[in-house]
Amino acid sequence: MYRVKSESDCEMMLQDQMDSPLADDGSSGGGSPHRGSGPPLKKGPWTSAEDAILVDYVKKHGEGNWNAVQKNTGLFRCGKSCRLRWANHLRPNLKKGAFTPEEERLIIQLHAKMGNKWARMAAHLPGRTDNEIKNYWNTRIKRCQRAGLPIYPASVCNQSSSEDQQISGDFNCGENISNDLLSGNSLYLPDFTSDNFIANTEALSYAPQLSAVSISNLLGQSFASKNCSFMDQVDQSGMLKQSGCVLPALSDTVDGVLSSVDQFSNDSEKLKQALGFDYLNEANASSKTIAPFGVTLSGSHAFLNGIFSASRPINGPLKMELPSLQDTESDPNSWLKYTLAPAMQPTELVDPYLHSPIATPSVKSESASPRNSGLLEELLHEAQALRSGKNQLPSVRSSSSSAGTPCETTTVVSPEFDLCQEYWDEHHSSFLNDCAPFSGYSFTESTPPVSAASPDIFQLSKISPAQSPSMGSGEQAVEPKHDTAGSPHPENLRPDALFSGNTADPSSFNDAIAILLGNDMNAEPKPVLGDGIAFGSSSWSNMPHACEISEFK
DNA sequence: AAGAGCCACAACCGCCTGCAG
DNA sequence: GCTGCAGGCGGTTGTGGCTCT
Repeated sequence: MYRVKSESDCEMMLQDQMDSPLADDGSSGGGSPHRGSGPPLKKGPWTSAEDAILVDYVKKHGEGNWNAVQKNTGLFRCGKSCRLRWANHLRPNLKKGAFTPEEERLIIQLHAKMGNKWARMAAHLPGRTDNEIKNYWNTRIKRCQRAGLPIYPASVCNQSSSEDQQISGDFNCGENISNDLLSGNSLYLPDFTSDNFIANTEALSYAPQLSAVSISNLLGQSFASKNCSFMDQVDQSGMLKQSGCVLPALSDTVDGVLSSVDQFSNDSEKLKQALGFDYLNEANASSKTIAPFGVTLSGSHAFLNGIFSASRPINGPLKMELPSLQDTESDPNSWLKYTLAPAMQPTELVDPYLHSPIATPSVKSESASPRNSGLLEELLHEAQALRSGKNQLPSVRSSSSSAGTPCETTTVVSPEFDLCQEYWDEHHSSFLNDCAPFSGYSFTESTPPVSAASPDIFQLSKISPAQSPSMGSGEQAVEPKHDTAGSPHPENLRPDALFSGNTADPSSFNDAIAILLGNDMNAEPKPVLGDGIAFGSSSWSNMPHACEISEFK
C-alpha cells in the first residue's frame, strides 16, 4: 500500500490544511493521520472526484502554483502530487495508449543520445509524458535483459555514430558544449525529426550490447575530477589540448597489460582484436594515432550513457549519476565491473574508431557471454574462451559487419581523425612537455588525490618512465602485493589492483587473471563471468568501497 | 480454479535547481 | 550571499491485471 510519508515536501505545505471532505475518502490507501496533529495526507490513486476538482481548478487558474490547489479547492493532495496528476493524466492533448512503433523508435534513439533524460525526451514526443517514457524504457530494459537482447537497435547505433562525428566536427561551440560533451551531458540536442530518424532507422536488428559505455564517463569524470585542469583546456576546435599527452601513456599501459595477457593467453593478437585494442599497436607504431576527446567523447549516450547518465558538467563538482540500467542480478563480485571500468577506460578515450556504441569491442560468443559485458569481462571471457579453445571468437574489427553483429560499423578513420592526427603531429611534442605532470600521472595512491574519490579508483595503472617519457623518476612503481606464500595479496584480487601494479610483470597479472578466472588455470572455466557480472548493468548498492566514486562533489 | 510470475502503469520519494525575499 | 519555497526531474516502489502452470 501507499505509504504515508512522515515528512516530505508535501506535508510541509499542508501544515495549515484543515479537514477536507476528500481527504479521507479512503479510496485506496487513503490518508492517515500525519504526525499526530497534522492533517491526513491523501495518497494513493486519484479518484475521479479529485480529478474533477483538479481539472476545474486548472481551468480557472491555470497551471502552476500547485500548492495553492490544496488551499483553494480543499483537495487534499500535495502540490507535487497535483502537478504530477495534471501533467501525466489530466492535461489536454495527452496521447493515451501504447506507443506507436515510430514513437518507440524515437524513444530508443533519443535515449541513445540523451540517456535517462525523460523530460527532455518527452519534449520530442508530443502528448507523451516523461513518466510514460520512463516506464516504457524501464520495461524495455527488463525485457531486453531477459531476452538477452541489446537495448539499442543497430540503426540507433549507426545514427549515434554518424551524429557523434558530426558533433565532433562541429565541436567549436565553446566551453559549455565542450564540457558537456566531455561529460557525456548532451546539451547538444540533435534534431530528431521523425523523418530524419526513421530514414536512418531500419528493422530492429539488434546491436551488441554497449559493452563499454560504462567506462567513458568514469574516466572522463575521473580525469576531470583530478583538477588537472586539462579538461578545461579545450580549444575552439574542440580538441583537448592536453589530453593527448596522457593518452599515449595510457595506450602504453593498456598495451602493457595486454602484453601480459599475451603471455597469459599466448594469443595476444586475438585477444587484442577481440577487445578492440589492436589499434593500440598501431598507435604505438606511429606514436600519433591519438584522437582528441572530442572525437570519442561526443554526446552520444548510446556511447557514453547507455549505462551512465552523466548530467553534470565536469568542471564543477562532480557527481557520478547512477547507471540507468539497474542490474537486478546483483552479484557479490559485481565490484569487478566498477573497478575495472575506469581502468580500462582510456582505451575508449583514445580509440579513434570508437565513434559509436557498436564500435565498442564486443565479443560475440555462443557461450554464455555476458551480454552487458565490459572490457574486462570480455577480456576474461575471451581469455577463458581462448584457453578452453572452445570458441574461436571472431575479431571484432574484422567481423563487425558479420551477421552476428547487426550494428555494422566500418573502421574507417574519420576526417576528424585525420585532423586529430595532424594536430597530434604538430603538437605532440609540446603536449608531452605541457603534460609532463600528467603523463606520469598514474592514478596511484602515491599521487595525492585531488578529489574526494577513493584513491583506489585511480590505481589505474603505473606508467613506467619508459612508457611515459616525461614521468618523473621519483615515483616508484607499485609492486603488486604478495603474501609470503607468493599468492597474490587479497588486495590484488581487486581489478584496480590488477591494473595498478607493474604491468610489465606478467606474473602478477597472470596471477590476478588466474584468480579472476577461478584461480585454477587448468580447471574448466568457472562461471566467473556469469550473470552476476554484467558490466553494462549495475547494482550500485553492492558497490564496494573501491567503487564508491559517487562522492565526487 | 488457484497460485505464481510477469508486466504495465501510477504514484511516491528524494534531490536538485531557479528564484524571490 | 543566504534561506526558503515552488517546481522539476529521475529513480523507485506499489498495485492490479493478465498469462501461464
